[in-house]
Amino acid sequence: MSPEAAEVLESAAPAGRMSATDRREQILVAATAVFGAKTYVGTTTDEVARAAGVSQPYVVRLFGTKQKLYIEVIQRAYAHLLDAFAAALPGPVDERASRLGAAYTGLLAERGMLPVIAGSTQMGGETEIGQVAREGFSSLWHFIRVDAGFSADETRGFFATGMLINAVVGLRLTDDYGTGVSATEVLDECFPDALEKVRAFLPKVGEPW
Amino acid sequence: MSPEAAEVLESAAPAGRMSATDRREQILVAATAVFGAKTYVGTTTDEVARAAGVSQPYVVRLFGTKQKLYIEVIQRAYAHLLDAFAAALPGPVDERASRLGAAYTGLLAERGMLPVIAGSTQMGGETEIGQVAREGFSSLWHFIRVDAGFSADETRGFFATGMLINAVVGLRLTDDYGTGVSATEVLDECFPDALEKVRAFLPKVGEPW
DNA sequence: CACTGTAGTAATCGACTGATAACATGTCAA
DNA sequence: TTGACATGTTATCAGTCGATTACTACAGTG
Repeated sequence: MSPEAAEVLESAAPAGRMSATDRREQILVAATAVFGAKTYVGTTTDEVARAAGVSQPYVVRLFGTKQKLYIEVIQRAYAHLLDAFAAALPGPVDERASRLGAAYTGLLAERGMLPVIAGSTQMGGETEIGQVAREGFSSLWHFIRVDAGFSADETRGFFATGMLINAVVGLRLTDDYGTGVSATEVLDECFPDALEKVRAFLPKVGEPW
Repeated sequence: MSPEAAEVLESAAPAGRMSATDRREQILVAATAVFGAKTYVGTTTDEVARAAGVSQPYVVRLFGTKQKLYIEVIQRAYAHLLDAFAAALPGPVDERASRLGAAYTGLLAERGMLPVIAGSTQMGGETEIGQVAREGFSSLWHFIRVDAGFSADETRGFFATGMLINAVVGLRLTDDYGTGVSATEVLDECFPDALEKVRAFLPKVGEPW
């Protein structure tokens, strides 16, 4: 019934020859899942390759280095999030914040996307990767502040909530829902609308993404 | 004047023979700095050993495995933070939130402490480490909610702000202060009181902790 | 002083990982 | 058909890392 944990990361990969452009995108999807599940250093290029259904050297050759692959993964994740925000912008102004929030939790549907973004916020010490992460974060901030028209404090609150969601997801607090008091409260009282979404998409402890 | 970047991680280590208890604590301090700077998987036991001024096998023997060492580092970090919160509790009730917030940013003075806590919130997928991280987070939540008497929503806001600080620190956004619009705003308008502290203690991009 | 436990190191190993080189196969235009 | 380029693999390597083993040195006690 439930798929074997070890096989969750493996995507369908019967595809034969493919255009380099399509293959790149396929690898980026797989890489997002794996990097999100195992962090940057914790991920091997071979795991990404097998998740994408290609050989390890081919992944390296297509992207140059593991670091360059990761940078593309980050940039793609921030770009997707910006797209989701942009799509959630039109509509009643008084519901704008909740629509944008839903756009964020909606990223949970794309495997690895949210943990990749969360992980990127801890890579500021890396010279090249950190630069990309700061640019991504700043682009989000600019969108919420300028395009969405939030005040400085509203923007702060919006991002703060997002970072708390990152922690809740990263900690797998959903596993303690109903048993742990803190977990139940943080999920139940603080994310009533996101709760369903989060619990539905979140993997259990020990399970890969 | 300023110490060489490569030597920042190296602590004074002229000490000769030492009691195992003292040596453990010394290694935990060093390990907190290194784990905080390079993440769990990104850190080698040899780096921890050299930062503590002992040999690599000795670190492994004292703590059993790298994972057990990391678990002790996390537990120690959460315990220290709880202590800091407890110390900040007494005083005027209307300034309680800002005192507790200052207690959090005060952790920046202990090298690696804050990034270790931030990093632990992304380790929920690891069976054993995740358990420890969830327990640590829950203990903090319980303290703020119960001992400090915050409402559910106040607690949520307090933790959300903390997670945003983690991101700001992890991204090294301070490096863009004055040049990047987003960075300047998030620091200047949103953390006016913490700004000094953060900028004073934060390493620059590329520098280890 | 000898004995015993504790603190500590040097040497080394097996497993892993990112990257490279060499080779193979498929596609398509002329 | 054939040449030429793009897609892809197998084999392999050099470096790294956590852990184990075996050994050394010191301190306190009777």
